[in-house]
Amino acid sequence: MTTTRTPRERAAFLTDGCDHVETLSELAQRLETGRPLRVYLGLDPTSADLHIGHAVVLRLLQRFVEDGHDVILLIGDFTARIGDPSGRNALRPPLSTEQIEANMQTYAAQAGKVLDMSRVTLRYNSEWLSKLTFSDIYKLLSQTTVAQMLERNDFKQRYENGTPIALHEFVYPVAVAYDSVAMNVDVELGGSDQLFNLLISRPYQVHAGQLPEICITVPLLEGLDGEKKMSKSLGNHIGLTDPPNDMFGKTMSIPDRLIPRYARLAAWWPAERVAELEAGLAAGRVSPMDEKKRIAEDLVTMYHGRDAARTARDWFERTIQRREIPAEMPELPLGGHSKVADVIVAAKFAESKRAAARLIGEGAVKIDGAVVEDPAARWTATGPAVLQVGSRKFVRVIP
RNA sequence: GGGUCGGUGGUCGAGUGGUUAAUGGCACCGGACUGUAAAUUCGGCUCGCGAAAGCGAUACGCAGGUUCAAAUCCUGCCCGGCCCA
Repeated sequence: MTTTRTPRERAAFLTDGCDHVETLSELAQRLETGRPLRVYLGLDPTSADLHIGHAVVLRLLQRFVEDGHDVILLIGDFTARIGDPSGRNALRPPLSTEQIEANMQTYAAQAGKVLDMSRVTLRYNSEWLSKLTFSDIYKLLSQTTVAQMLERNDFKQRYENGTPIALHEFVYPVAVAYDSVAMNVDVELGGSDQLFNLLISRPYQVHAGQLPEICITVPLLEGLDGEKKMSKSLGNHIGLTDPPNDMFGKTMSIPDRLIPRYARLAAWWPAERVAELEAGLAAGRVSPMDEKKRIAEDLVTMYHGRDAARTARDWFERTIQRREIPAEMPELPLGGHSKVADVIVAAKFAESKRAAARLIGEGAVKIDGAVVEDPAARWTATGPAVLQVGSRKFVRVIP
């Protein structure tokens, strides 16, 4: 714990780079008491994989760990079972218990890539939510009005557009608010899209005779498309468990205007360095591609280590930029297939034989560097041969 | 509960009895180009069999029906929006 800084300075340090803090002075006051604060982040186990967008808030949580606070990672197993409002304006189906269990298994491990899990308490909100009686829930619901709910942008838009809003979706923010009450927390973190959900915890805590939590939100990282927020279901994400080459390549694919954003939120460059980068880009002093490579390399280093990052960079430069055939690639036994299209399907480079035949017709398929032209071509190589589909899918086929 | 409109391919959205897997946008895949997996541009985008021309199967909420022929008409059911209660 830092003792040389004033509470105000500590509060500013802890919330550096955050979107919204409700409120900074409360945080400073709370820090002034000298006791470790109880800080939590809620995650819904709705998908099995965390991505680098999640890492932004996990990193903030880690900052609180390092500052000596009681940090809780709350898995929303109960809320996930009920179903919740999703930012995609669609009703998200409730998950089965098995799915949730499976997802939760991988969560802690993946969060551990950013968070020091040995200093984090893992909790599940079924612990208290499943014990509430119907009359408890009635009392909780009476504390919030429909008008307040409709203030939330997502609900407002959906109501105006005539998109259905199920009643249970109104209950979801209340359930999340109750999490804060049940754990009597001092600080709650979330993405900026969660601000509403975080804020309504405060009156609930006051009502329960607690101090209202300080709500801190972090910027949402845009996905690879540069348009929507990063999300696995949109397929525009970089997973924390993605292999090095994928991480590197995906980072290279972001639109140029996202470079500073990724430098800051994905590669965690300090604010000054990002400012410098922005100035350099604007003035045309630095090459966007080189900067992307730096960001990509830093990112891969974070999750796979320096060597893997270097290898990934090398792979990208050879295979993608210079279109060379990579030195290493998976091997696939020919397994009695006689047509090239069948081998493509066996290598999982196409979903069906028709799709494979189309790829050949498009000139996308090469064997040992030579384009295959006939969609019905037979596999004629007698020794190991490199099958390439598109510019980055390779497999060594062993007869 | 009553009225009314609607449920189309990964998604949005045309299409209202007849060469046809179904216009188009987006997404996705591929070619060219490029510092780039960006932008642009061109092409592809249900599955199986066949060397190929082709043949066959499945598809417009679900189940039946009418018809030589239905995503398109009829009946029932399921689901949803809006208005009224």
